[in-house]
Amino acid sequence: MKRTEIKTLLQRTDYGSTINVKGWVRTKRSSKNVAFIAMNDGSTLNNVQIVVEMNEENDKLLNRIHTGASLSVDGILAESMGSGQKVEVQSQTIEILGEANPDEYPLQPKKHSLEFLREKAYLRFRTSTFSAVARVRHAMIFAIHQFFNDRGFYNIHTPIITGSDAEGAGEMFQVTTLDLEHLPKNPDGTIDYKNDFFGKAANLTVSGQLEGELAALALSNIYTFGPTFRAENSNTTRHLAEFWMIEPEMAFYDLTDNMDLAEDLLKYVVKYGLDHCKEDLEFLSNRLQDEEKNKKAEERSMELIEKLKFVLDEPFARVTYTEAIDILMSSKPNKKQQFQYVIEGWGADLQSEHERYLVEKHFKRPVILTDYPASIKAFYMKQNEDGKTVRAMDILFPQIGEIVGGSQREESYEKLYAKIKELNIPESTMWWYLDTRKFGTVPHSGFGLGFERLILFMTGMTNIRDVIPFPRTPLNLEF
RNA sequence: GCCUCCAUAGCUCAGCUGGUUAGAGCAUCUGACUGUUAAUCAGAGGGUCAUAGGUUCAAGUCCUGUUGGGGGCGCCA
Repeated sequence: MKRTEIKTLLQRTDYGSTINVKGWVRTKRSSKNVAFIAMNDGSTLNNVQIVVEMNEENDKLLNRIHTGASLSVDGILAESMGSGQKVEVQSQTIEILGEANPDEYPLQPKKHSLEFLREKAYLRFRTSTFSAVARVRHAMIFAIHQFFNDRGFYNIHTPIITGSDAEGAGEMFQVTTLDLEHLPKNPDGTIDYKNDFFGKAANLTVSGQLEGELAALALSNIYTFGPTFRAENSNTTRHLAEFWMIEPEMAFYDLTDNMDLAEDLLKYVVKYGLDHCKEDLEFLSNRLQDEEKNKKAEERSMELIEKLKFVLDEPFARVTYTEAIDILMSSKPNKKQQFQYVIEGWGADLQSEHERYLVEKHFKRPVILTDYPASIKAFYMKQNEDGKTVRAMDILFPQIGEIVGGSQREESYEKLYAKIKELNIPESTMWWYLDTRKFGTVPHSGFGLGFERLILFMTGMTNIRDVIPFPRTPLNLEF
C-alpha cells in the first residue's frame, strides 16, 4: 500500500479508507484494552495517533515499541473518539521497521534542554523544536529565492574557494593539498605554494560580494545565497564559522534604493513565514514563552507572532550614524554612565549595547543606520562628499543586532585605488576588481543578509547554533 | 581572545552556613486501569555526586589544576 504522509492524512475525512502511514514513535500509552502511539514523520509538527487493540500478539509487539522506533502501520482512517485530534488510525498491521532501545536512545517524551540536544545534534531533528526550525528554515530559503526571482534578479554561484586573500571580511580558513607535516619552503623561509593544488595560496570565501559585483556590472540585478566561512575565534550566540549569507548586488542602485530593497526583502520573507508556517511558529512561540516563564515580565520577549507582525507593520527607522551618536550622547544610560562603553563623541564604533539601546529602547523597531565614519568601514564603500563618512547601511534588529550590512560601492577608480593604497591592500590580488571601475563603471549597491540571524529572529530561538543543523564553531566539529 | 557562571541517577533538577545508609519528577522494568493526549495509580532497579589532587576528625558541599558546557564582551552576517 502506498504511504500517506501524516500532514496529508490529518486533513483527510474519508473515514473508513484503508491507509498506510510510516514514521517515528514519539510516545506510547497503553491501558488494558487499548494502546495509543503518537507517531511523527516530519511532514508536519503534528503527530498521528495510532490506536492499537490489545491482544496477545499486539502485546508482544508493543513491548518492542518505544520512543524513537520506526513503524509502518496499515489501518483504517477513523474519526477520533478522543478530544486531542480529529482523525486517527485504527491499526490492523504494525510492522516495526527499526527498534530504538530505550536504554540507549537519548530522547524521551519530555522537554530536553537545548544544550543537551546540541550535544545530540545528530538526533535533534527528531524533536518538535528542531523539526519546526528546519521547516521554517526551508520556507525562508524558498521565500528568498521567490522574492528575487519575482523581481528579475539572477542567482549567481560565487566561488567557495578563493585565491583572493584580501576580501577584508575576516580571518580565513586556508585550503591546501600540501603535506602539512612537510611544507615546501622558499629560500627565505616562507611557504612555497607553487606545488599546492592551485599553485598559490587558497582560502574559503568570507563573502561573495566582490564576485557578485562583477556579475551585477553586466546583469544589473543579481544575488548570491551560499555558504560563508569565517575563521574568527567568535564565541557568541550569534556567530558561526560556517554560515549562509544572501548577498544581492544591484547596478544603478543608490543607498536609498539599497535600503528599500533590504526592507522589502525582510518584510516579504517574514510575511511568507507567517503565511506558510503558522503551526510551527505557534509551537515555537509557546516554546519561547515556556522558556521565559520564570523571567520577570519586563525581561520577557514580545510574543513571537506579534513581534513578526510588528516588523511588517512599522517602517524601519532610518537614521545616520551622526544622528545616532547625538541620540546616544543625550541618552540616559550614556549620561549616567550606565553603558560599559560611554560614547565620548563622533567617530566612536557602536558597541552592541548601543545598538540595542537604539532598537529596543529609543526607536522600538528595526533601525537602519547609514553614513558611518569611513575609518570603521570597509574599503569598497562609496565615499561621501564630506570626506569623512561612507554610504554604508546596517540594519539592526531587536535581540539579534546586526542582521544586514551593506553599502553603495565606490565606483570611482581613482578613489577606490587611493583607498586600496592607503590600506596597503595588495594590488596584485585586487586588479580585476579595480578594472571594473575602469571599464564602464556605474553606481551600484548591495548588502549581505545573515541567513541564520534571520532564522533566529523568525523562530525566536536565542542561540544561532540551534537554527543551523550542524553548527561549526571554535572547537566544535562533532557531527 | 577576554570576563563570568555551571557540572549530583538515562533526562530535568533539589541537597541551607561541610556532619550518620545521597532525594524528587520523568524515563526503564513489573502490576493495576474499557480511549489515552509529555495518561494516571502502586511497586522495583538505577548514582565511586565530571575528573585529578589538596584542606579537615569528617567533603556532593571548601581550595587548586584538568575536561566539558552555558552566558556576556570583542570580531561581524
